[in-house]
Amino acid sequence: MQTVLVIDDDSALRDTIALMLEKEGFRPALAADGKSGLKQALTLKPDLILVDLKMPVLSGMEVCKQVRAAEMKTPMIVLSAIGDEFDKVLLLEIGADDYVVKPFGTRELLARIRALLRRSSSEETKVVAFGEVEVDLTRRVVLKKGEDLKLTRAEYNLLTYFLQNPDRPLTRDMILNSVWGYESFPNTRTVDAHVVRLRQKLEADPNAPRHFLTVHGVGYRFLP
Amino acid sequence: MQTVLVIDDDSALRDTIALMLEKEGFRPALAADGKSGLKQALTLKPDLILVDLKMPVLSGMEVCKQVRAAEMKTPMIVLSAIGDEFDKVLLLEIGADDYVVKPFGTRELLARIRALLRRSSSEETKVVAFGEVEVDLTRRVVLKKGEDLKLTRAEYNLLTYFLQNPDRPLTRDMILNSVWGYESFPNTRTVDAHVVRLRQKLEADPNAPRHFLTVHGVGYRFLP
DNA sequence: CGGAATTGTAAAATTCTTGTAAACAACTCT
DNA sequence: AGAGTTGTTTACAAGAATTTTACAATTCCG
Repeated sequence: MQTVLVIDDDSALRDTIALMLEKEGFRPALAADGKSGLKQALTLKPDLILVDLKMPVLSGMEVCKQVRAAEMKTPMIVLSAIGDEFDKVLLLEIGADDYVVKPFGTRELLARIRALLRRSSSEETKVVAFGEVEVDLTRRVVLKKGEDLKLTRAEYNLLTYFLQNPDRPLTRDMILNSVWGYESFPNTRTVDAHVVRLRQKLEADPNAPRHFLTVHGVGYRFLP
Repeated sequence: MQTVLVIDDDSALRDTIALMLEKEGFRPALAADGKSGLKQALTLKPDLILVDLKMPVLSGMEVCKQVRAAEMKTPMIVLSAIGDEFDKVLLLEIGADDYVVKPFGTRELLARIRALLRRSSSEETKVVAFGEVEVDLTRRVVLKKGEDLKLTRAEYNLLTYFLQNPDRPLTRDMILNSVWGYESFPNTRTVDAHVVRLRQKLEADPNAPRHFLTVHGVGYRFLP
């Protein structure tokens, strides 16, 4: 579950937002002023920060600045009242990612939150490569020589397990437990069958595997 | 030209506003009570709605609520008389975007209208397209080959979820949680049923889907 | 080298998953 | 209340994936 830190001195608004967040599956964290908000931002490491622009002690602007000064990349949305004068450009320059003008609909705020979370999370696309194969873990796509390769669920799961445990011998039982789980008890030969198919699909020469090696009497070993 | 729907039981005020709107280059649409106003809001799909708070039959509050319940994001400004008691937070919570207290100058109202239109158009007018389909997120309108397509609420919600998460496998559980929310627990097969309908309505060839793909053993993937 | 154990592999057998229509339930609007 | 929508569940056929099986090929080690 993702944590959203709400920093606002208006307790009514704070609670409204918190309620909405909870209802939508987020974990809200609340702070009534900039100072404590900043402290929570640094210790709690929330997934997103909502911060009011006008606050006593430490303004939203200051909070943004300091969060960024701490090398945190947490996405931040600034809330500003309709009368507030504020410079969008400056706001974004110091590190805010978006701003919403009060009064706003909760629906809009939520949309912004979701959009921002998606934007900042999708930036970390993990792509692992070995031989002539590329594996995109976020998109669950496997490419061989740039060509889209179709893997079944079991094949894909087995592949990711190998990727996570490179260069070490893995017994069939270990593989079964990790990939198939403790609930199902297939024959250990099942593993072999799937390894064969992975080799056929991913190896340049399936008859002389260079990545999915067998360790005779033990199991298999993956070599990137 | 942008259409502004004015819902107010005071005919004098209605006409004044209509006149002003016309002069300023908007197309006014008028409704004398909440019920007919709501109907017009849903059928006419105006660019902005001005709605009086106190009205016979259906209050402005109710109108706001129902417009939002229909998943329309049309910006709404609530007009309230100076004596009216009203809860700002509640108002905004149910979906209003701004409010103006009567008596107000036409100049002020116009400024609010412009500001709101600017805000919601510059940041929310998103038309996403894929294949021969266009989706206008602000108006909640879906076109296929330029023709208006009728999607039910669930269908539309599912579609927007897909649009927001392109090119990545989405499990039925993820879809249920995001589109249906945590409160309802429909069968996961419900997702399939709706995907089928989306394919039937949106795919050029529903039997060979090119956008709503199934990822066997995992779920679905939307490809723009 | 020879034989037992282990592994590779295709194909059969089985189990799962999905598409789809139709029944059913819930909700809206009149 | 009832007609019409919309949403959900169910049932079953079709298809895909997984597991098992059988046998060939390979490896190991005395």
